[in-house]
Amino acid sequence: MPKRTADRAPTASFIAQSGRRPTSYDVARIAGVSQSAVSRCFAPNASIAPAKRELILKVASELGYRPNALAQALISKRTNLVAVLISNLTNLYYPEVLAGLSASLTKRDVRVLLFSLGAESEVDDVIDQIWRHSVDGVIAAARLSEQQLEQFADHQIPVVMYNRLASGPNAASVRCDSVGGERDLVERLIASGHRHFGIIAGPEDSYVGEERNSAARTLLAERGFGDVPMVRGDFSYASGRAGVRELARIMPKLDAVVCASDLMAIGAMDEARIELGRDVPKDLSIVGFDGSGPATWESYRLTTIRQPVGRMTAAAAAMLMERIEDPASPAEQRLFSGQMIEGASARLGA
Amino acid sequence: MPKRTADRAPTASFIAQSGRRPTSYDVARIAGVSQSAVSRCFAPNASIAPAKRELILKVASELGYRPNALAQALISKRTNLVAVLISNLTNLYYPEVLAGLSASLTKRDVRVLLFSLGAESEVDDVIDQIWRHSVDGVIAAARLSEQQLEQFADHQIPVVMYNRLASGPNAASVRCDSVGGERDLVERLIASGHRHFGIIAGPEDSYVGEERNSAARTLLAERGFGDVPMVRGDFSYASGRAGVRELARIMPKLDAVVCASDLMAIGAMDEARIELGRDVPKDLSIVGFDGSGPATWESYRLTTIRQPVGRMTAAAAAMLMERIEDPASPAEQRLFSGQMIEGASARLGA
DNA sequence: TTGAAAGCGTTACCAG
DNA sequence: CTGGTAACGCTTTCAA
Repeated sequence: MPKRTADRAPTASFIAQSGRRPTSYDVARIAGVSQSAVSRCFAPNASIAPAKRELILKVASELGYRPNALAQALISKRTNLVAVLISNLTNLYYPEVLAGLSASLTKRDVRVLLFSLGAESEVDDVIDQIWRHSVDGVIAAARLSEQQLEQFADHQIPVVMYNRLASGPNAASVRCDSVGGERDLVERLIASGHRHFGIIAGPEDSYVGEERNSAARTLLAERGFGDVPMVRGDFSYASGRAGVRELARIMPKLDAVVCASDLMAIGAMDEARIELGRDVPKDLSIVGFDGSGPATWESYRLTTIRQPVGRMTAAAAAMLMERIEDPASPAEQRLFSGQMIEGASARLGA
Repeated sequence: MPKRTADRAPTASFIAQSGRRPTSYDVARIAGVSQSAVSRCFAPNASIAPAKRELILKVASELGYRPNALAQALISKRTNLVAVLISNLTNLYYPEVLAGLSASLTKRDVRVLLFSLGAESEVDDVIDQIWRHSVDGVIAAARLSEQQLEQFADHQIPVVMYNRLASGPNAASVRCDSVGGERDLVERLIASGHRHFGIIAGPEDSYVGEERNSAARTLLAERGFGDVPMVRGDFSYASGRAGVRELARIMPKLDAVVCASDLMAIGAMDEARIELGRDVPKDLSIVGFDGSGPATWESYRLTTIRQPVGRMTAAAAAMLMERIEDPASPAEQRLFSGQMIEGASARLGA
């Protein structure tokens, strides 16, 4: 409902005169109908005479009337609000996720209540706020404890986990297949003749980090590479740099580095090329994970797994909305395959 | 209010028994007091006997009672909700802004209603939603027309513009000094002997883009560089690449490129080095603007202006809250100086 | 300090 | 199809 100047003036004058925003009673009074009639005009499929409907909408528009979402929510038990929990907004990869979620939810006429979890912010406080605001559902791209998830269940708030698996049977989730992706990557490296692997893992408490890490280690072990050195980073550029430096120090013959994220891989590439004087990929291959924007930049052309973020966020929104409409619907776990980007940061054979 | 298992069980059992969330009446009934008393317990400075207060809080905690924010807002005319409008979340620089705003607002016990403006989304729809949800205020890091701003004024919703100036006298704003920053940058380039400038500007409809662009052109003109070639990009990496290619084509002696954003500068660096075979900064200097994360990566070490995002977002939140508390307070325009990062993408003299 | 009662602006359920 | 009336869960007078 775009407003043109033509129907803005009355709004302004109504507010100027009364000092408050018009209610359905104001509309009803001026249109000479009951308040119920006004309410029905804005309901999806209410029964109302076309002529009356026309009149009411005209008056409403002249007054600049909009139903008050608070009052609607209070009585109808539906806020059309979804809480999005996201840790580490500065992560390079999350902005894309957030934009995707926002777009998908907006399309379904749902608003996003954003909770960006900094290191210091208490998740429990956030849950408290979510509860107070009666959101219809939650999408969590952040670490949630068993107990915290249980609280959502207690409160009957549907939750969809993004890129993490909840242990409970109740939590739905949308994930990118870390295991498959990481295996593709490592398999190619092995097939291309790499023999001296190092791993730059994420922090221990990261779900995706550990998943990718263990997938890589498992496959390497299967292929006879038993004790692959690993250092831990925190998904940051700096930790990627530090990681490869450490790996190179303890492994003189290092020829392949598997990083748990693009950003760490990028850091590793910079450090390897600029500080360690290594040629990437000629004498050192480096692979990442995510397929974030900078991975495609010419200076890096990272060999990585691209997550289908658009489809994943759309799926997360769809799943959540379904569970909101029908709380009895079963919690589904959707797993998307990532796409391998060959890039040029790893020496790959045919 | 972190919840321990000890006080979660009762919550669950209450909900299980009654099937609904506890209200202040439930607490009142069980505690044997009036509903008003319960309400007062959760009000900032209400008068209530300490003993009674103790009792009520105990019962409330056992029931897992939380005041319903919707009902509170409906009556008190305060939602503690702020709408954040942001265009182009994928912008590399906005995530930091969003994280900063979120942190600053959360600290003040205000929640963020996020509106991410994609190309297709209608701003007017967003304004409609904002109005329906009775947010207390708006922070806008997006393009808003005169009329749109007027609507906020009509609705008595305070707005703080982020990095853009509103023409009306009513809109407060927080900005980074593009003019000063850009002048510093260009001044240094001139002083260091650059003579053949090119500009990669932002899109015409970008406020900051035009500000930076005209600042650069003005200073260059003042210094006798009359007709500096300019190409327009869209702040993307790809457009930075295309931009420098075009500039190099029309200016064989090009020795300095002024870009309206870091991302375009990074694209320009990659193109110049990799495709055009230029040595940056030895035979071509490239400068950006923003001071976003990737600008500091070793492969780029961009010469740029770093915006004090943390202070800016804190200021935006503070200004908005002040205008919410006291609608009569004057609209302030705060201008922050950026900090020049010398980097290594430009050949700078002492 | 306390409790009763009147809203806040809607939707939902009634008779008519 | 229509209008009256009862919620929704809270804050806020106002008397006691």
